[in-house]
Amino acid sequence: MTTRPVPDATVTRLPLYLRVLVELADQGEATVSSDVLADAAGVSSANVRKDLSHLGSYGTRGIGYDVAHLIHEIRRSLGLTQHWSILIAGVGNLGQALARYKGFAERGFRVAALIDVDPAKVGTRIDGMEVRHLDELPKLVRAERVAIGVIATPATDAQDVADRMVQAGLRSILNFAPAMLTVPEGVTIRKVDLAIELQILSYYEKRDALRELKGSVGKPGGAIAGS
Amino acid sequence: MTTRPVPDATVTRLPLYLRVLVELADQGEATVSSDVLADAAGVSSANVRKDLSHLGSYGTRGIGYDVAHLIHEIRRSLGLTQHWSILIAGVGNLGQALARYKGFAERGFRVAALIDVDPAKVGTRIDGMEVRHLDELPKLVRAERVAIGVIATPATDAQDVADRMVQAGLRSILNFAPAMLTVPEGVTIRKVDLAIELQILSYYEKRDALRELKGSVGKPGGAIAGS
DNA sequence: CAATGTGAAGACCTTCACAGCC
DNA sequence: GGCTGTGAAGGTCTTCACATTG
Repeated sequence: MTTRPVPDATVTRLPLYLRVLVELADQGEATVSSDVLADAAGVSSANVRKDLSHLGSYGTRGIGYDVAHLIHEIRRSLGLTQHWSILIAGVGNLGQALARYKGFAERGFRVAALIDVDPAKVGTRIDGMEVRHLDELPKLVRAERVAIGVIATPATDAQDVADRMVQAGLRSILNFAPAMLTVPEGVTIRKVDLAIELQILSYYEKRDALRELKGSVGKPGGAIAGS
Repeated sequence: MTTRPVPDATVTRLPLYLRVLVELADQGEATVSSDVLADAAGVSSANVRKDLSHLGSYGTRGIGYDVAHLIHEIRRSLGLTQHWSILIAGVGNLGQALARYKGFAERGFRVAALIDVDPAKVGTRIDGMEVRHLDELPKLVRAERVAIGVIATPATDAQDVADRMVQAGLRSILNFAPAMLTVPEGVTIRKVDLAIELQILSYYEKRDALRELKGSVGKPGGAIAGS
């Protein structure tokens, strides 16, 4: 049995479905239709069906999808049957907030290590975890079996940290620093840039303000799914 | 002169170009080619040229783009010629980090108000700014001319806060809560879900681990642009 | 009958390739 | 010669619409 490749666009929505499904399961729902799931996730029902069809045929015509089963299949597909350990580099404002964020543990991600270069920070504890020096990164990755690196450093340090992470064997990096990172083939990077999100909103805010002024109608311009 | 509609995909990249261009300007570069800009932003040069062509013809054949002029045009297109005031709802871990984040001010976004419902937090100061009660939201939006609302509350409170923001006249919302929000037509929402980003990485991490195991080559699977 | 699964059509975006211009 | 701007081609994703099935 070969795992068919799941389209990237689908991969970004699976976690969304998963969250909705877990909520439904908590509410005691046994099955769910693509219509209901679509509404709750903010996409079209055809899109839901197409997405889920990439995982296999787990629905029942006339009934819908078995909630528990679908949760299992999505978890499996996303690789969430195992827990992952993450390492956070940079414990400034954002890094500290991430280190304390409870949402990670709830979804199976363990913050296994915190690192920084600032002597004033190294050795302190955040949420019970000691901040270690950047130089210990390789040792920590090995000892804690870290799989994902999170970069929350200033932009100027981001590339160096990324290089060290790759060097230490990490192949998945989540970058919060406002900098473009270069990594070798085979390393996956995702980035979240907070200021860029605001700049994108600025565009639509300005556009809508103009439209209102002119009284023109244009295209809907409704809610835009982020991320 | 009608402002031609800029494709959504282009809008998400303009802030990226802007950041690179500002760096180039700081380094004293007067002009830049689509090739150089593309490399620095991590996209193809054809993509850069197509994107910029949506703003107008600001390049010079044989030379490239004038850095200062392009910065100006992108700022104008994104609505960044004016400064925007934002309001942050929820001053837990993440909200506090956002409140203190210097990157916003650098790009023209002023944190104008902080609100929460927790009596232990209301009245305290974060980075010199007093935390106000949620009930004061409409007053604050008016007084501070807030244009963008940022939701950093627990998921359970997010929809209520969004409703109040819309009620108070906000039409642009950045949502960090892991919840799907419903808003009326004409309100733009972007969302950033930190745990979802990790789950997406998990998929590729698992896929690549499998590939390595099997020794198959498949498709490149290189760096994936986030956001 | 209700709801999935899916070809086909359509929308959107990216890449190609080169004419046009400095 | 170098680099932009852009039609055309190619790819990916979404929506449509309906045959299929429990």
